[in-house]
Amino acid sequence: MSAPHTGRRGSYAKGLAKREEILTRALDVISHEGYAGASVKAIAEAVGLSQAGLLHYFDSKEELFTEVLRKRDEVDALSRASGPDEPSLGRMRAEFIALVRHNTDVPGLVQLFSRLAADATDPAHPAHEFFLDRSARLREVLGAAVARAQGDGRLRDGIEPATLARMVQALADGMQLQWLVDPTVDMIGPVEALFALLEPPPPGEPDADQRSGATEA
Amino acid sequence: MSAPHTGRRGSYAKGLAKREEILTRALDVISHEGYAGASVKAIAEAVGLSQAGLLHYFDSKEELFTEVLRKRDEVDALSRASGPDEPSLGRMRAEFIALVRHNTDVPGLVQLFSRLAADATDPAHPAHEFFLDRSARLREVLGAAVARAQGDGRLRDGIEPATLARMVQALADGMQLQWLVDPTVDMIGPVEALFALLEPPPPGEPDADQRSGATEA
DNA sequence: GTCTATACTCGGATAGAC
DNA sequence: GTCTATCCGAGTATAGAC
Repeated sequence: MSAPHTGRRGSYAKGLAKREEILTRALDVISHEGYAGASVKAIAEAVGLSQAGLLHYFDSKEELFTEVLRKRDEVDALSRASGPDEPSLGRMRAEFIALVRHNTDVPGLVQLFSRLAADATDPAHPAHEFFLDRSARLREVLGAAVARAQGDGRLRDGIEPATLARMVQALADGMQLQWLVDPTVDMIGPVEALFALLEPPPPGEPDADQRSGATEA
Repeated sequence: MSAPHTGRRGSYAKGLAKREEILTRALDVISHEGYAGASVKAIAEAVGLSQAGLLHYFDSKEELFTEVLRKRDEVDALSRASGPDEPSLGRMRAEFIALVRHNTDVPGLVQLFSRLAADATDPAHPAHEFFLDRSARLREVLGAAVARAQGDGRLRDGIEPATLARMVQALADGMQLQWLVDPTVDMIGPVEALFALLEPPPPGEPDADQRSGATEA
């Protein structure tokens, strides 16, 4: 109970630095070599420590993995403060898609995320707050951009921004699952399709005629 | 290796019957009393057996839980053959929504599903095939209904039926996660919103005017 | 302050008695 | 067919070497 653990305390920088080093390394390993129900021991070895040695820096397996995900967000700068405070929907859309595309390269991380997200569903789970906060933040940014776009008429009207934000998030999470089960599926198409669906109808031309040949019924 | 296990073999009906009884009971318990990282032992007790006694009927914990989910599908008749072979999209939509609504009453099952789905993402997981099949089946039915509806002009055009099917499924799965994390969220709204988005634009009247007051930017 | 060794606990799996 | 007993592996806690 006196160790650097949470990073909140003590630790004359060495501890913190080491912790960061571990996280970076773990992130790297999981990203590239995958996460197959990775045990603490497996990560410890990949990082060059014993199991107990690794756990010296983290309270538990759950905390470790949560911090790995937090580190990932940091790196990906999902909650990136870069650019304007209130990015346009177009920009959000582009960034969101880019992120989904990027995830394609790090299946291990995506799996870790999905697994932990499902487990952290339980309010007693140490990562519960993390996911609660993280997803609320995402929806906030998304929702705000949507509201502004609706105000400008750049976005189909009649759906609550908050609902829309949930939809985008849910769709992306769901597509991750589908992609993990079968890596040949395209995570991006459906996400882009949703955004496309949201574009306002061109205000004058009914678009009920560009019928594709996709229907064979 | 000689037990009734998979139901494929042996089992002078007693074994099978008992197995079904166990599944029904387990389904009931998980549905109503929830699934909090339920152990085999917990289920065994709920069913009135010892841990080993329960495992006599199933190869492993994973197999047990997979079968519980299979039983659930059976009961919910998700892949219900009732009614016409090729239900209309409207009917599919109504049934789908009803199912989502029903899930609201069985959080334990939803959690079990979400957890196992994430775990079964790994090709080596015993439930991998189950989820692969199950979700392919759902998308098939959904996709077919979509294709027919598009053919009739009852559905917005320009999206592949297969893509649309994935979207609906992903959205629903993602909303389950959001609802599990925070049971006050509405799983249904976003799903209905997606279906609404798919309705074809009224062919003549541009609908860019029913602006709501939801935007404060 | 950092880490290894070790020991404890718990859940799932398996063998064998009844 | 069901139990008891046992095993095993993973996660966790602690003592103490360095």
